[in-house]
Amino acid sequence: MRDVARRAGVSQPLVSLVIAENPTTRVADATRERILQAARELGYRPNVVARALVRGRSFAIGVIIPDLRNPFFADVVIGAERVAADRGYAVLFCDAMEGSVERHIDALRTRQIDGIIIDALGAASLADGTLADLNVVLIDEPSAALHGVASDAEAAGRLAAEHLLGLGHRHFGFLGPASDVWAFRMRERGFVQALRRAGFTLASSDLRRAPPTVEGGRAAMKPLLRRSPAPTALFCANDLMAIGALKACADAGVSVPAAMSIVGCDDIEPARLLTPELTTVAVPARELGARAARLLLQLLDGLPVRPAKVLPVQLMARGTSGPAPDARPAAAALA
Amino acid sequence: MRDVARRAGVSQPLVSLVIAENPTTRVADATRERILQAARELGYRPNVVARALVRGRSFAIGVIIPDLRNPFFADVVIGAERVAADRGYAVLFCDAMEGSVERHIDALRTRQIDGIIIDALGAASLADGTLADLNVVLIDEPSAALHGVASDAEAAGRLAAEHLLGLGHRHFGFLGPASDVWAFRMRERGFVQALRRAGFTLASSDLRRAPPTVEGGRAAMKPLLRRSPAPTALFCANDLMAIGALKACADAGVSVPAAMSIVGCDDIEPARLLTPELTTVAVPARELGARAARLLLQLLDGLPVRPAKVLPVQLMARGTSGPAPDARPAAAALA
DNA sequence: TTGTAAGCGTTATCAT
DNA sequence: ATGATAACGCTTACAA
Repeated sequence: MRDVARRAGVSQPLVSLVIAENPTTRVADATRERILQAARELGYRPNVVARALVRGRSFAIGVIIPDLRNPFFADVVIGAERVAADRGYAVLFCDAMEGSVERHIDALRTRQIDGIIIDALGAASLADGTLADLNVVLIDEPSAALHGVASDAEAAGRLAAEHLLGLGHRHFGFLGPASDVWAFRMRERGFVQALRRAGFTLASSDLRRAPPTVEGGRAAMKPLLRRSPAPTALFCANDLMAIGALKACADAGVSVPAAMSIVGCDDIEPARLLTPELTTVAVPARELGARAARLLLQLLDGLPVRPAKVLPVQLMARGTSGPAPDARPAAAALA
Repeated sequence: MRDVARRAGVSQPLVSLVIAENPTTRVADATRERILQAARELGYRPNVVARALVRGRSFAIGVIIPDLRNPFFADVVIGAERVAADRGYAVLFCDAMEGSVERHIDALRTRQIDGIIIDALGAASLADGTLADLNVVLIDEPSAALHGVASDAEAAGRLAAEHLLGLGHRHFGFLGPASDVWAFRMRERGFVQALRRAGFTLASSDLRRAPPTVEGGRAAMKPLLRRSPAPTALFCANDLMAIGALKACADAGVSVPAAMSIVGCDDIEPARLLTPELTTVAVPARELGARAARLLLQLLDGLPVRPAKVLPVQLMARGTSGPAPDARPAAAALA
């Protein structure tokens, strides 16, 4: 910057004024041109680190997710990154796979990060003060104290239930993780409550806990298939588990959807690649990420933020759900 | 830091010495203890930004990949992030989906990034000087000028060819992108050359170009199915395309592997979720990312780096490949 | 409209 | 072993 100043024959701070495009200060057009010209000639690039030091802001945000291998989170990250990059913010990516959320937050703090997006990590259960003085936007984890964006997780469960009820099913199962992640809990609740309203209850042994992964779903599904009467309709807390359940059915020779209907949640790409294609509830992952980023940047700019609206979810009826095997012929014919 | 110094009754630079754990300087044990104690009491956290400014290093690396939606790249990122986080480095994530590599590199430069990992982006074709004075590690893009780690892409193609030849196939197809990404080109070359050595050539119309995505594979496969004689064996530049090809076969009523054998490349998770499971060549994505990060950090530490060895790939014979339909009965029986 | 001076939180180089 | 002092590249009053 000093070199640019010298070349343009002005003082260094004046260059700063021009480069920073600070709208409040007025610089003579001729001077501005001269400075920009010099900067161009010298190939000058502002040093964001120095800027961060003096402004106390790093123009970087952190994104913490549980597991990038889940395409859902990959989409969240993509959505956030696009928005951030557009606005000149860098995205520090943190995969908390090893349950190292606190450590990651610590590291981000140290880097004077301007804000953090946290998805599906049970932020409520973080050690007290972990998030203190931090600009945080939670995804799918409504909180009284913190900002956030969320999908309509309860509706996801309800839609799944209504879909399966409509197909004539009367014996249901649910697969979900034991975690305290809001979205998972709400999906479960929406499912269970919609069933209850329709007069069905879920025996606790028809509700199985396992990690929200393909392997988890597969393992949890096995005992369910041995129950008698076995459920004929299954809702899973996410698509990965649903895919695992589908695998378990294939292993056990249970045909889907003839003998077992399966509904997932998220609508990740692999859901459409299976045969049959997975019936699921679409959750707008990319949009969640993008909105979270926009909200966070608004916060950083000190702009007033209106509470984000809940993003709708949508049932995608595909190949893994069909009429209940014991449904009246009429119902079967309808489907 | 000043506060810590005051509390410990020492000068501020001395605190710096202790905090930075600089091994070359010796500080009295008592003083050190006093300083660490004061730091703890005050909840002092070093400011990485300030450190970056004065040291000219940001302790952050950039990771640029073409598309996080491809689980292969998600794995690369995970591998790199783990290593980086372990060593106190932050990972600035850049998804170059829109072909904005240069812009991303620019942004990283501005942040005094210490180094960059670039995967599958045809770094060779970047504008001159884009990478100048930058510590770069290329993944799957061997270069005389730059460091890199790579998988044995040519072997991937060869293994696919040998597998299909062994199954008695005699009419082959290939699906790949038109890009100049090294790994894709080498996979193709390995495939074509192995076939040639066995006395088979690939008609140019049996070699189709499309984006390396599921949709790309699906679209490219369609015309191939209409050829007569249609190939009975197909190798795809990556799993996504192979999955698309599989879809196209399903759409067209071509049974896999009875009428068509398909081999992918990468071994991403969805490959094992399909029915039938995808035969593919496993490429160690996570390990590539991890090694790239380790190599980059070595570079940054000024350590001598030995040229990275090429990571082996492995054929995963699964359900989408089988004996050629016109193979001798004996061969069919063997399978 | 422009220049001067101070300072952001560190590290590094010297004396002491 | 410890302490002054000067950077690092930039922003931001305030003075001219």
